[in-house]
Amino acid sequence: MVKYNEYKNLNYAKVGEDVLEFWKQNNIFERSVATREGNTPFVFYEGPPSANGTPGIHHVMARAVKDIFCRYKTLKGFQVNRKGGWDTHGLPVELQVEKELGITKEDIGKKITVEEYNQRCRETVMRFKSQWDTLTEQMGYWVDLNNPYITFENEYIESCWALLRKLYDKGYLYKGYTIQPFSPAAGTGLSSHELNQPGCYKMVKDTTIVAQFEVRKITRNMFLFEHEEEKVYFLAWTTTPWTLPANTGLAVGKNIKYVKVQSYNPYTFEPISVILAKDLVGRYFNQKAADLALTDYSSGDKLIPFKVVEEFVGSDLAGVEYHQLMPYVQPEKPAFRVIIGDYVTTEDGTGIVHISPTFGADDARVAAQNDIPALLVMDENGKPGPIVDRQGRFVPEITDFAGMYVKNYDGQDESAADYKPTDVLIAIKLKEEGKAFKVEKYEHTYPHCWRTDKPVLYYPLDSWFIKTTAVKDRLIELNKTINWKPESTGTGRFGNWLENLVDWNLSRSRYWGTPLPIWRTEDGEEEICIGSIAELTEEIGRAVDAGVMDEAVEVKDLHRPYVDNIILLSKSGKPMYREPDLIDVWFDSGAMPYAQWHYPLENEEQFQKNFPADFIAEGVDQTRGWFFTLHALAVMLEDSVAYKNVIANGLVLDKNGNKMSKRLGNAIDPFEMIGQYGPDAVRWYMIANAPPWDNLKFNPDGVVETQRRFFGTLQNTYSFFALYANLDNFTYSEADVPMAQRTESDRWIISKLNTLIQDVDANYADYDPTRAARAIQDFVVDDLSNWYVRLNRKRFWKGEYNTDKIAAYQTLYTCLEVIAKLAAPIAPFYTEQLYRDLNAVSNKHTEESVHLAYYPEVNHEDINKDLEERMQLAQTISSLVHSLRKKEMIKVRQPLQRILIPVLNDRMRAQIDAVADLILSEVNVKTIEYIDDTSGILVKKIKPNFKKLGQVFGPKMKLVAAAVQRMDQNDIAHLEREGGFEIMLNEEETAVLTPEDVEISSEDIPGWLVANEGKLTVALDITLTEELKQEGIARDLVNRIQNLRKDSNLEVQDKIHILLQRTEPAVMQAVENYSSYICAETQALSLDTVDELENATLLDIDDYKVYIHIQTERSTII
RNA sequence: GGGCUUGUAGCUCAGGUGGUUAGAGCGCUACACUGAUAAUGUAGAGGUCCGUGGUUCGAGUCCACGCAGGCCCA
Repeated sequence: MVKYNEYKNLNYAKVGEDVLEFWKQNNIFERSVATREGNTPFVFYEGPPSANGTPGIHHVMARAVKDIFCRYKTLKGFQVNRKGGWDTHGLPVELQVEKELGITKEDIGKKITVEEYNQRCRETVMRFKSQWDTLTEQMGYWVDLNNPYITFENEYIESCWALLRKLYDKGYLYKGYTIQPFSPAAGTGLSSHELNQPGCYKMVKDTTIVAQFEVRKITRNMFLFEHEEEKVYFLAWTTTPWTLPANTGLAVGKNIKYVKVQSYNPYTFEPISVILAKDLVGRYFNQKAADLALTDYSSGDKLIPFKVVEEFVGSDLAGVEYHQLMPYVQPEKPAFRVIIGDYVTTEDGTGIVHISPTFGADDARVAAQNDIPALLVMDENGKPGPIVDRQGRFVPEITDFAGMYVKNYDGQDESAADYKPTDVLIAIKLKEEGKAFKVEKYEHTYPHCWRTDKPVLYYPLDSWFIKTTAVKDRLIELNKTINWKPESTGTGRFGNWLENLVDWNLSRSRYWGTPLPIWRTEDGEEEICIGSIAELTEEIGRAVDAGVMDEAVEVKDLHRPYVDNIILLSKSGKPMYREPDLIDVWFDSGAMPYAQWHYPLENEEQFQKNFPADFIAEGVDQTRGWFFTLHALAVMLEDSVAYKNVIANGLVLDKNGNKMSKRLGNAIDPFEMIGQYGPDAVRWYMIANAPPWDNLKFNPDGVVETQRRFFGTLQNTYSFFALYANLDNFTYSEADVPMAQRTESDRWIISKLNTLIQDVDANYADYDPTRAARAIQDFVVDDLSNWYVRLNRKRFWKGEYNTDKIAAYQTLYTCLEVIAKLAAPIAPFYTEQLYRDLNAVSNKHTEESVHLAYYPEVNHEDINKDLEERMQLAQTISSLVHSLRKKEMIKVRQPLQRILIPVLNDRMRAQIDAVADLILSEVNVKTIEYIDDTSGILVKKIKPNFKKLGQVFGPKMKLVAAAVQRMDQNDIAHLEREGGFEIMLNEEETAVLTPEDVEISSEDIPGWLVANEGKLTVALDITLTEELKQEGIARDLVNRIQNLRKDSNLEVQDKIHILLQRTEPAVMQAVENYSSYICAETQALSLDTVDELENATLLDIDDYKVYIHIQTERSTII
């Protein structure tokens, strides 16, 4: 005979391990896909993680979300292929390798060959793969790890090339030159994606300078010298003093008001006139000095007098020329003019902005618009470049500062007493020259390189771009068809980003990544974009034939340095060299819908079947990363979305809402969590606690609570079922007991269950796992365990194995089995065990795993809202009676005669009547009596239905409410009897109310102990008759005997004999009258009373003392 | 500075389209129940629903402006 498994002290981590083993042994994952062969596919894309770091708890969150919907769709019969993937290229790997080898980017190709270096990257990037695989497995994330796509593989790269070629052919690929964030420490430009990395913008304290730009005293500018000044200066503020030698212009706001102020330089004490925004005068001149005369000043005075002498608007100043501030290098064209800049504000600084076109994106733009040149120097090859080299050092032409790092890139000790940043040295020089008006420390956010932690420079770089702006409208249009969870991320964050789209900067000057497949002649006149290995091989053949390449090489690896060694032949017969850049790694991952199948080079059908994705899910930080690159490529290549539904999940923070970091030590180890609480509790907690798109404050205490409250309760319910089902040999072999023959509570829980099936399905379908989890949890804890099982316990352990008992078993079995299926996507391990434990005995399902089974069907005819409503009434009434008992200190064991319930109408009476038995047994009362209108003691209360009346009466609502309050019992009766009642709003107006316009409820019953909630009122009769008292004693006695049984470790089915000493008459009377009841409850074969009892146990029942002795058939105990 | 987002009990969170006693779980306190027992029930304490204005007969809910936190970007 197969039994339901019974567990003592279930270890949830162990459940995880056992179930995992079962899955492996029986290929359940593979079969969950195979058994759906031929069904509608549900396409899921795995956003590839990088395995060069260890996984964290937030990965459990992200992957649980992915897993839930794939499992759910599988339950619904869809075939869900999930190809795993690895993101393997990019800067993080390179920097890690550099660190381990103790080299810098400059050493690559010198101390180590590019070949060796890349080999090292290839090995390093998969270093933590096994940890990732372990986590994936242990947390129950089902994804195909055996055939993943790997972005460094040749075929993958070849696909990327083919895609780039398509873009190239469409004219979307071009070479440009822009000011970009550049990290001298890492030796690379940074993409906007990289600058988006959390933590890049950091508070730093920089030396800032308000510099004085001296106006040229020429005819054109004489309007600025009308107060007989010797020197007039523009004041411009910069937080990057190192850019001052590259200044070629000043920008003012067209409509901003400026003033000329006469004062003194605070460092040299020279008399000067300065121009700055009118609104900002107060920031640079102390108002206390406003009344001082200029002539009162003597050198070194703290309070510097000033005088506003003239006012201009920005457009007046445009075109004014000034002397170069730091004349190390001369520009090619006329420069040093004031221009109009659309981005100038008076928020901070002076309202005049210093422009260095080589070191600022805005600067470059407005300078180009106004024909202001950049300040350039020639490098050793005669190519023009900025005055700071790619290591971040001033070039030799900047004599005073030649070779100095503009920021601390050489690791100087900043805490050293004599440490002076270059910015400070520049400030000192300008002070000495009388060109600094104010020098101060300023704290602001500044972008930092996300790996080296060093400040970024804005720097001119050659770059290849994808012209995403060409398809901007289409990107926006198609984005509107994507179902974003939450919606705001799609419309707001992502939508706004698309509205302000700039071209995608593709270039990276690094080593480990997908090389740009473009070869160019040295003069840049001719170029070719290679789209496949075959094409490259063919071109190599041509090049070898023509003699530009020495010998044909076989194309084995598309990485550097191999592709760099290939020289191709242009149409006109010139050699072409590969453009040295690599492409942005985000292109790699954005290309996964195509490249995972080696499309477009092969597998057309495979690709078409799996594009676009039905569903993807990643962190919200991917909005401008993967979410964007997927979308951009799909729109440009296929004129389609790449995904139809997307969940952008939030961050996992520590319990205090702080970011987790290994450095701070508040990071939570996912392996530890799973090892301690099992994978299900961790998953359930994360999903049920907050919607995935909200940030999750991860508190391990919450996992404990989830385990206890949800899993503990569910397991308790199962244990209860298993215990008795095993005793009764219930195997679900009987035909289903028709609903009509089941009890009210059976039909109620089945009704609730079917409602649950419906609700949970809707929530999953709406990509809202949190609501699904909460609905399941509420059902299990409140409805199933705390109400159904509690109410029906006796049916399981008492009486014959008859239809009623079978109905109870079937009902509870069904609930458990359905819960296993509904919860399976979120808690795949425990539900697997539950399902299998049930099915092992019943064999109701041929599927041996819950994940091979199908989502339960809703039986609409079993849903009965009337029934659900009256059970709610039963619960509320029981709760009210309990609270009344509590108030009167009458324990539940003491039976009471009756409760009184005022009923307002026949329906209410019928509803309560149907559940009367439940209520009576739950609260241990003999009868329910109803009080209705005919009783003459019912007092009613009336309240306006604000929602309904408000719509009708609007502003007169206050009058209506007052009129309703004035209605007395007769008025209410009239309203109910006649179906209408006329109220006076004021002296003129009247209105007619119908019963629907008001809410009538019962009030207190005079002279009774009552409690009420909402419309319900309950009164309790607390009169104790002799008979009730005796029954109370009998129940107490049963209770004490049961405790004795338990204390003696008797089995449930063990029979006993009871001996009582004849003492208290009241007790004896109760024993006599309730002897059969006592025997039945306590499994006693006999109950005898004697005069004297040896070895008796003393029981205290209220004020009575009872001596008792029980013995089993086996032996005498106690 | 901009975009998005959050703010409800000590903690974690619910509170369609505005409707008159703002809820749950945990925690705390007290009591009860007991053949599910390392469970359960009942009650109590605990709220200026972040603030200020506004719209409305009526605002936790809608609007505006702030404040505080978060994310992303300048």
